[in-house]
Amino acid sequence: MTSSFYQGQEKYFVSVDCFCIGFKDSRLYVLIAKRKFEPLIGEDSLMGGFVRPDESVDAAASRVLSEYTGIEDVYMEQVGTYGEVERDLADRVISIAYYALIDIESFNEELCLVHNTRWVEINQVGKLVFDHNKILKDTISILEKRATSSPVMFNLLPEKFTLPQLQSLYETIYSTTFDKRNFRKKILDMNILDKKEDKDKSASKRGAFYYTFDTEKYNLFLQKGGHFSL
Amino acid sequence: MTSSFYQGQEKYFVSVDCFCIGFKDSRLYVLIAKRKFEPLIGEDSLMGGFVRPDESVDAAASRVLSEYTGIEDVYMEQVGTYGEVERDLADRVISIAYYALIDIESFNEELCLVHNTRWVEINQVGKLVFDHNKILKDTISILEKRATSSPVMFNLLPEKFTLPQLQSLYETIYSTTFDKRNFRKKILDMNILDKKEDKDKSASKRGAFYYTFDTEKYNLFLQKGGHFSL
DNA sequence: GCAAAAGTGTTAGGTGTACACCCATGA
DNA sequence: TCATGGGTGTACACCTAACACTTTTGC
Repeated sequence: MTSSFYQGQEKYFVSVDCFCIGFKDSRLYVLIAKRKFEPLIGEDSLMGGFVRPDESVDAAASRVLSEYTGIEDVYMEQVGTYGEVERDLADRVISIAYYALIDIESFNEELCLVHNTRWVEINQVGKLVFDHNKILKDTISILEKRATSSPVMFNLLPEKFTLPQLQSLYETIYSTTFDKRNFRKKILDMNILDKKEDKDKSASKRGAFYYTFDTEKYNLFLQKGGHFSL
Repeated sequence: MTSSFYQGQEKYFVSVDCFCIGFKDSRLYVLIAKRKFEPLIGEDSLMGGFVRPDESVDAAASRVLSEYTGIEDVYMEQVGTYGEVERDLADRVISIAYYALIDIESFNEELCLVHNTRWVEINQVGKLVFDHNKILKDTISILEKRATSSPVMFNLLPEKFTLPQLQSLYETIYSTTFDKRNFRKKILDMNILDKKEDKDKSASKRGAFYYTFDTEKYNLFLQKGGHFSL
């Protein structure tokens, strides 16, 4: 029996903790949950759960996200593993943290009631349990780095979005403002977006053209030696 | 007893796997080990070990590195966590991967004999056990990203290094060549190095001035809004 | 004295940045 | 018709990239 090779080694609880990030009204929000079990039941925390024997760690993260939000198939990325001996009050738990980027518009607010979660502006998050505040800090830091060099942030927008929306997103992430013309030139020159024929008229009377992100074009852009940066 | 909260949850073996990277003769090398225990004992693999109850995961990585190389206090960074159900042959093991950057000159080659390790050029590594080849691939990818935006690669050089050495290092990492004058201007303009008065005469008759990386100056540079890039 | 690597400035072209006006539309 | 946000082009400053010769010294 091969499984005896590692006998004598200790085993540990392994959990996943998940940040769900959304963008609305020029603000970044994170979905905060009330802890579902002891210790510290009812306190603010990330969405978390234990890894099950029949699923990979990545799969566990997807499952936990789905359990708390009903959302499937979203962009997720590992932030890191948190393994201090005493990080959990009750017992030693090694936790792998993830963040998920979702289109907040397609998120059903009623699910917040069901799962006891709420959206909190990312810079206004209060005390969370254990080391979750540190995880949040690390996540924001990674997010900012990713934003500069890869188009993952598009996951925060609906599939069809407008350039003013996109600009607003990046202005929020970088806490700055951009010149409209320069921003448009930069993004359009990459030739990774498709312009649609219809407009979004929710924000102005004239309406702004919709665009979609074109993965094929983006791959071409990379092959030609292009580097995404905004 | 608080530790009963999580009863009913599964526990897992948790290991750390560590890449040790060095730079010599214009080449990047990685320290490959012979696996010390079954299954696949004697096969090529990363330096690995199980996390112990009394140490954090990060501490386990440092310990494993030290056990295999005798080196303490080096730069280490988490690559990611590998948690596929069947990734290990014998039993489910969740592994957190790290890379370490060391000054290969200060590494005692005799330790390779003791611990059954050897330096392999990073692009010539053969088949490793389990998913270690994937871990290597991910590590190289992270390394390249880090190199562009932070001065961590200085850890691959001795404390006192020359500009030709530094240039050679970056040329190797990026698989390219730089113009000497442009490279010097760029790095010196950041004002993050200290020029020493003595020279390294091992590579030329004239000798090249030694420099050291100045952490204080680098912090100042960052505070002034500077962004490291080479 | 010569081979071999270290060190040094200038210029042209491209990239990023600043900037102001017209357009389309619903109310 | 007017208020609101969407859309467009140019000029200048800065930065990047290309380029060649002199210096030092051990042999």
